This record gives sequence, structure tokens and C-alpha cells, in this order.
Amino acid sequence: MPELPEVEAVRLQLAKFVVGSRIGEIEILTPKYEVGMDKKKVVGARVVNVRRFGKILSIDLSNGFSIIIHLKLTGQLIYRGPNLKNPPPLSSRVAEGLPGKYTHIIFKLDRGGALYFNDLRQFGWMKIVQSSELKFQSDFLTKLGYEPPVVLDSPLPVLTLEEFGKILAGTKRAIKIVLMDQTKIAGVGNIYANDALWLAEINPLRPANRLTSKEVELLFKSIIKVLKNGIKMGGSSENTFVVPDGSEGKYQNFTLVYGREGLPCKRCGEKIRKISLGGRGTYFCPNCQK
DNA sequence: AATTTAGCCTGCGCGC
DNA sequence: TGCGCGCAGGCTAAAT
Repeated sequence: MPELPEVEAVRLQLAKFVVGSRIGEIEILTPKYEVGMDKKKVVGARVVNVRRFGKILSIDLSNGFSIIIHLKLTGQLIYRGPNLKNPPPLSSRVAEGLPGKYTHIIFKLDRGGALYFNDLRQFGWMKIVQSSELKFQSDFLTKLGYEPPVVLDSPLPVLTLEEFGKILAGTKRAIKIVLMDQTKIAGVGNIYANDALWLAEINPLRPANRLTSKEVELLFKSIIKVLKNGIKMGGSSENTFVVPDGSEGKYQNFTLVYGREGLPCKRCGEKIRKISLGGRGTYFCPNCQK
């Protein structure tokens, strides 16, 4: 499930592969993906930049339009073409080749390149907007909040410790729910919320406004730490996630607590418990996360 | 105004 | 073996 580190891994490869390419034909294979995709706004334009706003990607074009994309749970963007010299083996997470069973959109690029949008569950979306409309708190960015400082060139305003403290003090919702609220903090999803809380030794159910200032600071640092580690590992291929060259991330092999139900806590050895919180799988150590 | 819930969609694992 | 059913999950819109 692509969160900030996963989407960042996609962004880095896309920037390498498609910046400078000209968009030729666009094939939309699944009718529901025609909504918001007015092809003639982008055909013939050149890709000038690839940005990331939280979990949303923006492919910026030379003609003032941007293609914005949310991969949600199972979306994939895969590139094949001349800018990928030695493609690694296509992960088995990409079903039935390219185009495959779950390919919905194909962007034909110049010099024989192509960008494929796959999505098994079809929760992901893609739409074309004017680049000038991609502003902080705009509807097109679904009113995303501040972003934890983990990359140098994020277009969203940086989440500071002070701002983080204010956000937590303003709600009594469970801390994990708040961490995953994109309108408050952009980019943190289920995997990294679980791991950050484990690292900070804080129970996911704790009301946000009841954290001590010490805990707030530790949690802030923990969020940054786990996100940076996720980026370093190229993201987590827990589900169907792959990067544009078709290879997988590594973080799923190094999660601190996520997905470790019944396994020993990496800190104290206690059995990791799984509960449902806000409809999402929540993993924690009942001994060291108080 | 803040918070919770249903729905989008498909594959998978479970029980019968 | 095979079938149906519930569950998973990010995010939005609607309901409370």
C-alpha cells in the first residue's frame, strides 16, 4: 500500500525515466478511468517535472497541465522504454505482463517508451488538472496537511514539532487515527503509523491530546525516522507495490511491528497483538507500548 | 463542528 | 473440490 516512502520511490524513478519524454497516444482500457482524463489536454506535451504531494503524484507537463495520480492500495506505474537500459526482472506482483490483466491506462511516449497504469482493486485514480491549481490546501490536493521533513524538495509545507504538537493537542481521537489523517499530516499511512508508534513506545489507542510533550517529541522524531528508513529501502512491497522499473521495495522485510501479529516484539519479546482501529489493522506490543 | 460510517473493488482464505 | 462469504484497505461523501 503506497504511502510517502513508496510514492517517493515511484517519483524518483519516474523523474529518471519520463522527464523530457513527449506524450503521444493515450489508451484507456477501462471505461471508468476516462473520467477526468481529457486526453487532448496532454497529448503532444512534454514531461517537465514529477512532484509528490503526500501520497499524490503529479506529472507536470510543458503546456501548463499536470496529470495527478493516487495509487491508493494497489496502483502501479510501470515504465518500459529506452530510458530504462537494463530492466530488472518484472516482479510477479505485476500480473500477466504489460499490458496485463489490471492495466487500465497506457501512455505512449516518444522513442517507443510507454507508461502503464495498473490497479487490481481500481481504488486508485488519475486526473488532468492545471498545474497552477496544485496549491497547498486546494481541493485538487484533497486539502492535504503538512508533510514530515524527510525529503529536501517537498512542495508541501514542512511539519514542525510545534505544528505537530498543536495538531495533537486539538483532538482526542486515537493517536494512530490522527497520524493517518491526510488533512493533518500528509503521507503517513498504516504501515509507518504502526512502526512510528512502536518506535516511540506509544499505544495506538491513546487519545492524541493526552500525550506528554516528551512523547510528542519522541513520536515526531520516530515518524521521521521510519519514513526515512522506508525511503532508503525503496518502500514496502507488502501488497502489490512495485516501482516503475518493475522491481520491489525491501521495507516489508524490516518492519518494526507492522504485520508481526503473534511474533515476538523486537524490543522486549512479548507477543505482538493485532486489533482493528478505525477499520484498519493495528499492530502493537502490549508490554512496551503504554 | 467534530467524528464515525458506508462504499468503492477484487482476490484470498476460511468454513462447510 | 468447490462454492459463497467476509475481510482487507485509503480516502471521500454522507450521516450522526
